[in-house]
Amino acid sequence: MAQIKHSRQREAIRIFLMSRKDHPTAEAVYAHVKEEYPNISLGTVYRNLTFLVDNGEAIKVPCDDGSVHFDGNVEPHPHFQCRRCGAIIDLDFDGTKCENALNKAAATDFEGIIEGNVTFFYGICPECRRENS
Amino acid sequence: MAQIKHSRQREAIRIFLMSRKDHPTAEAVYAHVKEEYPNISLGTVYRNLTFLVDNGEAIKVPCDDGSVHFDGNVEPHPHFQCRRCGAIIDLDFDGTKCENALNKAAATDFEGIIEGNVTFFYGICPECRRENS
DNA sequence: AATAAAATAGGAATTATTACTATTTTCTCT
DNA sequence: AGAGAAAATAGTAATAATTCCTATTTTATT
Repeated sequence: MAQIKHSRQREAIRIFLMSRKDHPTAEAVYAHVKEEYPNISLGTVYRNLTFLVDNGEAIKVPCDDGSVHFDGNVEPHPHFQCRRCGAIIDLDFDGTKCENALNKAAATDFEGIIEGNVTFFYGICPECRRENS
Repeated sequence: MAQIKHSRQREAIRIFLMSRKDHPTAEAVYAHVKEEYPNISLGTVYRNLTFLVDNGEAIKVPCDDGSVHFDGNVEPHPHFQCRRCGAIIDLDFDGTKCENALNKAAATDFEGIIEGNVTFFYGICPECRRENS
């Protein structure tokens, strides 16, 4: 059980992630933390993002378009991606009931074990919708 | 409107995809088609997979673990990935009702437009379950 | 303050994918 | 069937995202 030592860089990454609602990519985290720690390396950002995810302090959001975003809000919640601008937005509703029903339905006639599911919504985000009308 | 010309390689890729239920990756498609066309290049495989997807003849399945798989079954259907071996399996049930309910719930208090969602199940596949018991 | 363990910076390496270009194949017209 | 134009290919180079490596620095412990 390797000891975990505090690191300023990791803390900065954690704080940045928690302060954001726009689900930054690794590159975006790097760009921001670089302002405070100009020497930080991309490897450190990736290492710590993985660390945070593994320790339940962040969520990795792999999107349908291939991009990977990170979310400091670890409460289970659905995500939405705008097909036009690519923005990732938290959807603020409780789909637990539906998801349980889905898991149950999926388990019927399936000989494996369904542990859960992730639902990813897509469409047009509020901003793009406004611009387009 | 550029003309589309037949190509043996594309046909081989299409047929291979349709004959499979295991959702091969681009690399796996390449490995297979290479047996028939030893000179085929990976670029051709990627170009044609994209072509098939764009023409509604295949589906791209970007997985939670970062890997990308392809599916010759274009009927909307849910996917399952085994957390142990990574296999992608088609789940053979109709979740339409649940998904409609989810879309509706998601649209509440959301000022954008919900066009749809993809649900991705995970757990332990039948094979790994057997091996492990 | 001294030491050991962990983390970092910086860069090299890897993997998946796309782009480029000369050559080959397909299609159309005769 | 043969010629010519357009599309597709093979092979390779380039790119992007991510991981790996190692010498140095930072953190925690005594």
